[in-house]
Amino acid sequence: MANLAFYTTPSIEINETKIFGTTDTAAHFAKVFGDNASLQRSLSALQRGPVRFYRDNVIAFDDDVADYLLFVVAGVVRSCKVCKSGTRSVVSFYLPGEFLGWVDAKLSLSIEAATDAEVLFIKRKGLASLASRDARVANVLLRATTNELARAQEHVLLMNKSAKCRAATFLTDLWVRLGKAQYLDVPMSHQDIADYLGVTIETLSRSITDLERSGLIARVACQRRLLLQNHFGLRRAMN
Amino acid sequence: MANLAFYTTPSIEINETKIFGTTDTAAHFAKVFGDNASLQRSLSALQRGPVRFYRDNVIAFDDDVADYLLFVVAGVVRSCKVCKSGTRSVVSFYLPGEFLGWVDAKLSLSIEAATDAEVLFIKRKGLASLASRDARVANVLLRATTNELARAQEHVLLMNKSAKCRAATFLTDLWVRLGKAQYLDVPMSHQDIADYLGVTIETLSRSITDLERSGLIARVACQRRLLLQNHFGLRRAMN
DNA sequence: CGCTCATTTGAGGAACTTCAAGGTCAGTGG
DNA sequence: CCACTGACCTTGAAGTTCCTCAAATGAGCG
Repeated sequence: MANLAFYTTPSIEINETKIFGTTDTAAHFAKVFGDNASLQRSLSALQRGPVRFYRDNVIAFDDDVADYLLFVVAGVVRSCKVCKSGTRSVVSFYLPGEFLGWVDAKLSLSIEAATDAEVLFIKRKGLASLASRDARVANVLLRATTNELARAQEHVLLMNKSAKCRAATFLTDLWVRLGKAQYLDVPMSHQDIADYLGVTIETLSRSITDLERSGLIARVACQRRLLLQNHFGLRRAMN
Repeated sequence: MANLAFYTTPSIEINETKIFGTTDTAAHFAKVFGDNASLQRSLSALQRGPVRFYRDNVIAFDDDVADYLLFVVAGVVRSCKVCKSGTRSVVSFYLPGEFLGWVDAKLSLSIEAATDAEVLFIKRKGLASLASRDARVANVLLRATTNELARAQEHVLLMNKSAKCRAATFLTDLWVRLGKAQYLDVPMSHQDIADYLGVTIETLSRSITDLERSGLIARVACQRRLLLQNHFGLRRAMN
């Protein structure tokens, strides 16, 4: 809880959003909850933020989010755990328009900004009571949890595959999740991806090089920009 | 859907439940939803079953459960996926008192009986409308999904550990989930456990032998019965 | 007893990690 | 403009863990 005093400090920072790109909170929110003015008003009464975080800053420990649900407005958020041996695992990435913070403190995951990011804090209790009055809200919340459950289960399945397959799957999924743009601009570091896929950065690098040599992807001038050239081949590599 | 015709065949089988052990549907249900008579009545109007399944029988493909949520009454249920290469992954085990079938058909998991099992089929729509009227029900459902999400995330974390650590964690978690009895009677096959942990049966066997040699666990006369001797040591092995 | 199925054990090979070094790129100061 | 720095990524060679294949052992059952 201690940390939340910091998060809820208000909106001085909100004017500096240029470096983070556009901050269309309302648009993202509408995409999720539908375009209903009174609903939007009820929701905005429950929310704090958006709060900005620089890359690698800790947004919360999941003990902290007992009272708050998080909603990503811009950037990428990761939830991860560093175990005693020092190895880090990234459990999940969250993109704009996604909720996080469902899970109670059991796992003691740390929620961090994987890129510069903007996050909305939503009072959990208020949202729950809103959901009990409005079936649409309840539906959105249930769908958000089951979607995340589906992703977590896919993640489990992915961990039983080879490194090359994991890389191919990750890149393809990310490309889809980011809207199937011409180029895939990977927003997070290779270290983050490696920790998500359960391999070392070296193995990840070798896997990507391997995919490139096979002509499935190509690196483009700009850093961290990829071109997925052979979708059929990629799908085959995903096995 | 085709398969459901079979599942919903009625209650001739219900009398044969002795070989499955006690079938206290109501008790399990009450444990989850609370001890409310009118609620129980509403719920029983929505359910079909309990339906019995023998070990390794397919209960449903997750396309089938679009309309039904499943509730385990007795035995152990597994959800798993066989990929083209022929390797199988067990995504999750479900014990009595647990719901499954939240996730839409995306992953095309197959839901199977890991032991002889009894399963209740609950009309999804009816449950949803019940939830929109009764906040308690909505709460139970949301909690069920977030609990499963937490387990899936722990599963992801587990896959980044060594084989020995995975085995130790699995056995300890199972022991807790089964109520911390004196002995741990492992209900599922080694093959199922191995596929859940993402290792081969050989590696699993070696890991268990290893734990035994270290004095952390002991095999007891009866097959598949274990004694967790050194909980402190186990916790250390879980890392 | 002899069958089947599940588990255990052993030896060799593949995939991934570790450790160490080299390369690339953006920002910084001369 | 150029060299320097630090963060990040790539590449290579040796070492570990786990997998694969094969065979042995053990448990349950007619």
